Amino acid sequence: MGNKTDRLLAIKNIISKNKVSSQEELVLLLEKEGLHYTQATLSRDLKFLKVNKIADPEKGYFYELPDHHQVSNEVAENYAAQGFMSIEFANKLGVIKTLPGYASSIASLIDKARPFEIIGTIAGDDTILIIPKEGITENDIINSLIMIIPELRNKI
Amino acid sequence: MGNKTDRLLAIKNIISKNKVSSQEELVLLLEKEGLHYTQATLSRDLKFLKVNKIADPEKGYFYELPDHHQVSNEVAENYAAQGFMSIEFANKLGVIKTLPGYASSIASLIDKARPFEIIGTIAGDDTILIIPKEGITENDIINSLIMIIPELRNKI
DNA sequence: ACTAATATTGAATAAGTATACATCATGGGA
DNA sequence: TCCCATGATGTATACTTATTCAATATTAGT
Repeated sequence: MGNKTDRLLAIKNIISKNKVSSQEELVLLLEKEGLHYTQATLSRDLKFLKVNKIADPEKGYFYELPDHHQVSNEVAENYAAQGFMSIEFANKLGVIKTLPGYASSIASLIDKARPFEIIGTIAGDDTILIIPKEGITENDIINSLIMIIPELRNKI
Repeated sequence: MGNKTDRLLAIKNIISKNKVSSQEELVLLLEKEGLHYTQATLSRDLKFLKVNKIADPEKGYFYELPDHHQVSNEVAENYAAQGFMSIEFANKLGVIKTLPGYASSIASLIDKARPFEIIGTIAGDDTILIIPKEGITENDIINSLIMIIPELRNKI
C-alpha cells in the first residue's frame, strides 16, 4: 500500500495527540513530519477517517476520531495482526486468510469498528469474507482495515 | 427572557429529532415553526449550544447535541424546576434562590452539564452561587441554565 | 423618562471545507 | 510493450460556516 496509508496513519496520530482545528493547521503539522499535501487531500482524508468536529471553549472546534478509531485494544490488535495472513479480492468481495482459528477474532475487531465501507463480515476458521458497500474500492477496504488494526501496515 | 431563548430551545428540539447537516437547512426548518432568522444567527446559536458535527455515511455530517444537552433526566429536571425560585446577579456572580433543601440537587444538575460559561457552583441549603467565566453575560448564563433545565423557561 | 451601556441580529464578507475537473501515476490485460 | 481503467492528488472553485461591522432593540441607572 502506498503513501496514502502512511498519511492516514499520521493524521490519526496527530489529531489524537493535538487539538487540531483546521485543515490548514493539519497541513502544517504534516509538513513537520515531512509529508507535503494540500488542504483538498486532507479534506478527503478526514472524511475517510470519519473524523468528528467537537465544540471547544478555546478553539471553537477540534477534530476528534470516532470511538472505534481511537487506540482501543492494543493486545487484541497485536493478536489479530499476528494471525493475519493475506487479503485478496474477487468479484467485489474481500477474502482474508488467517492462521487457523484466528478468523472470528479478527472479524470481530472489524465488526466492532463498523467502518462505513463494509456492510458486514462472515468468519469461518481461517477465512473471513468482507462484504464492501457498493462502489467502495479495494484500496479503501485495505486502508480501512489498517486504520482498525495499524499493525497490519507491514503485512499488506 | 426574550425570543432568543425560544429559538435556542427550538434548535435543540429540531436537531435532536432530525439529522440536520447545514445551517441553511436549519434556517428552513425553523421557518416551518414560524421562526425567521439568518444563517449568521444560527452559526452563533450552534456555537452557544456546543453542537458537534458528526460524520455520517449518507449526509457527510450532521449536527449533534453534546451529551450533557441531550434530554437526560426529566424527573430530576422537573424536580429542580419546581424548587427553583429566582436568579439574580451581583458583581458578576449569579445567585439562585431555591426552596429550602433544593440547592444542592439543582447545582448538581448544572455541574453535570458543565457548560463552558460557568466555572463552578457552590450550593448551600436554599442558595446557589454561580461563578461565570470571565466575559460571560447574565443572559448567557440564564440561557445556559434553561438549556440544562428547560422547565425553567417560564420561571425566568 | 432619558441616557448610556449592552445585547441581538442581519448583511456583507472572510475563513474554512468539499468537490469538479485535469493531470499524472500505476497496474492488468491484449 | 502498449493501452486502458483506476486511483491519487493538486488547482480552481463552489459551498458552508464564522465574524466584522452597522443598525436596532433592550436594559439599567439616574
